[in-house]
Amino acid sequence: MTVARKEDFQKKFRYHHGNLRESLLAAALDILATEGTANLSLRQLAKATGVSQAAPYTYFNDKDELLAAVAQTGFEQLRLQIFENVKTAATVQEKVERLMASYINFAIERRPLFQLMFGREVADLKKHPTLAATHGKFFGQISGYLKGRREGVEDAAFLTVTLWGLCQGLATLLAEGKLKTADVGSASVEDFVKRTVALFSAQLS
Amino acid sequence: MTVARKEDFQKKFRYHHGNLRESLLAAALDILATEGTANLSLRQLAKATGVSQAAPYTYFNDKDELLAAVAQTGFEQLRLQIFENVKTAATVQEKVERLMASYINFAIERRPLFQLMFGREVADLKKHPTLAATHGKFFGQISGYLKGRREGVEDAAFLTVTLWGLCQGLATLLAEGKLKTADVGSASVEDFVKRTVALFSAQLS
DNA sequence: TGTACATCAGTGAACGCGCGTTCACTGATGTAC
DNA sequence: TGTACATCAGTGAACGCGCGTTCACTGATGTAC
Repeated sequence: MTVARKEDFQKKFRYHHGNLRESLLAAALDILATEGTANLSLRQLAKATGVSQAAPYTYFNDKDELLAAVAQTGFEQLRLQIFENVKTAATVQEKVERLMASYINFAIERRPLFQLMFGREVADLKKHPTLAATHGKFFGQISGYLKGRREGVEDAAFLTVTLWGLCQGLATLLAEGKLKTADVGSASVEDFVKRTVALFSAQLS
Repeated sequence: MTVARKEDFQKKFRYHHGNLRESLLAAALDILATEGTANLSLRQLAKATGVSQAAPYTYFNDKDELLAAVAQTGFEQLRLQIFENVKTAATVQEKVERLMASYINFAIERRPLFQLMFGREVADLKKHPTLAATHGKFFGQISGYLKGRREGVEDAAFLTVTLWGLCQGLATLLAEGKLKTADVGSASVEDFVKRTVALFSAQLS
């Protein structure tokens, strides 16, 4: 067998995948995007990755650990997405607007992943230190953006929590289809968020 | 032992249960309260009700239909609970405070049921007309309470949605343990909500 | 009033399914000499 | 440099489990006569 043919052979039937951990996570995100949480099983994942059903156990001790890694990837992606949107904002108010729009759009566009991240699927955060760390980094960053200018530490924290709650709630309601932006005459999530944040402008500027 | 389960026990040796539909729903609420969504299977339900595993099919065509009935019961209970709390409120602001506190406490105390009601478990609202009707009645009633006094229909609707989003988000974050009232120096959900609603007092009075 | 009978709520065994996980194994790869 | 060998990523068959659902049936009940 020539070198070229050998490479072909190896590519097609290669025994070692070479990048299985990342491929599994990518496949998981893909399944979440196209089929939803109910179909996210280790077996489907292995199948989608073209690998035997026991292979994932090389990288994850159990399913929970894999789900934690998926959630972690989600938090990291959302954090970066928010950062990209927020970094060019000039004012606190604009930061808050862009943050909320990113957060809500993520929930709508990637609903099953969002649910995995914010729901109860992954059992215990303490069992997954790297997830917990990513989680902490994420919430730390959004807290930073959300912080208003009011005097007093407690008030700032309170406003942060209010905005975060609002953000989470609108994301949930819009993602679950309980609410549509058109219901209140908004053309887009961005418009909708701008009007919402305007209610708080006194506290933000 | 809950009332429902005690009744089941007493009727254990009767061939005809007599009240199976209601007992199944009660058992479902009980399982949700004690074990969570993952354990809510038709088989567990039948077992808890002291009946064969095929018996539920006398009253429900499939699992989805049963879950819809459970969700419906949840909406009805929450609606009544809110009504009880709100009916003695004097001002719009007080109404909103009590509504939000009821909603949030329900989410915290009965998290799995809340998730069933607001999540994606029950496939399609259109398939379950009585659930859809109860659902509509529920949201109609809370919209009524939430309506602010601002001029203009659109503004009122917008404020309603904002408060609803806030309510849903705080409920979710508190129920999922992402947030604690003590984090912002509030002793209880009621305190917390009062401070939150105060941010909107200009729009409500 | 007692009896025959229709109705139907509930039984119990069985079905096939997809799941998470295990385990002895095998084939590919890197490295020491 | 070529070769022997240790390492370990991935295999494939099997396990037991709980699930939703089906189906022929049986026992209790109400009612017509």
